[in-house]
Amino acid sequence: MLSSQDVLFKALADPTRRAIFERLCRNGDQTVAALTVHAGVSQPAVSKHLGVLKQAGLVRDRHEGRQTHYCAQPRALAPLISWTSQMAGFWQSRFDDLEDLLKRMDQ
Amino acid sequence: MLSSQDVLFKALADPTRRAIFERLCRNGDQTVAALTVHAGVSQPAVSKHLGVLKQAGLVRDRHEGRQTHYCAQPRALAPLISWTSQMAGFWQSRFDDLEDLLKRMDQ
DNA sequence: CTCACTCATAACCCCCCGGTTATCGGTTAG
DNA sequence: CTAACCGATAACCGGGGGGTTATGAGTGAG
Repeated sequence: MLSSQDVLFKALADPTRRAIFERLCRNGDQTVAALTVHAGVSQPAVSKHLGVLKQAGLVRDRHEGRQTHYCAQPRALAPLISWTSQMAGFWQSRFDDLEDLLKRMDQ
Repeated sequence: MLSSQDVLFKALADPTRRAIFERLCRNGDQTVAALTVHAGVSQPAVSKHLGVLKQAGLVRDRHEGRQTHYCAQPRALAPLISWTSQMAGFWQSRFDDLEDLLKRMDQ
C-alpha cells in the first residue's frame, strides 16, 4: 500500500519537478514548450515529470489543438499540509501532556 | 545550491524514514534499538536513515551511556509549511487578480 | 580486565529514477 | 496533400540511494 503522502512527497522531492509545479502555481497555464524553455532539461524529460505530477494529482492537462496546456492543482497539496500539521500536533500534544503533568505535580 | 526545501522533501520522500520521524513525533524519545524493532529494516539501515533526518534538522540525538536517543524537531518542518502555503497563495492571488479584473470589466 | 552490548561506519549490491536521443501519432499551416 | 510542428512514448544509460552483512569504536557490567 502506498499512501497519498508517499506519492506527493516523492513527486515533489525532485527539484526539476518542484520547479515546474512552482512555475505553474506562479504563472498559471503553460504549454509543454513554454515549460521546457525554463526547465533546463529536454522536452521528453519535462513530459515525464508532468506525467508524475499528473499521477500525483498536482497538475491537470488540457488539449488544445496540437498543444497541451498544464495547470496546477494546489488543492492536491492538502494531504501534505494535513500530515505536517499532524506531526506538529503530536509534538504539541505531548508537550501539553507534560505541562499538564507538571501542573498536577505542582499542586 | 540545494535549497532547504530540497533537503526536507528528499528526507521525507522515503516511507521508512517518514515512519521513523512519525514515530518520534508520536511517541517522543526513542533509542536506535527501539526504532529498529518497528522499522522493518536492519539496525544499520535505521542508523543511516537517522543520519539523513539529522542532516535535514528533523531529529536531534543525545548520547546516554552506550545508547543514543533520538527526538523529533518538528520546528524543522517550517520551510515545508512555508513553501506549501506559498504555492497555495500564488494560486489564490492569481484567482484574486482574475476576480479583480472581472470587477473592473463589470464597471 | 574482560566480555557483552549499542550504535556507527565500511564495503558491497541492485534497482530505480532522471537524463538523453530517436521516433511516432496527431494537428495545423501552406 | 504535404510538410512542419507539438508532445508523448520507446529504448537505453549512468549515478545514486536504500538495502544487506561485517566490523569497529565506545561504554557498562561482572
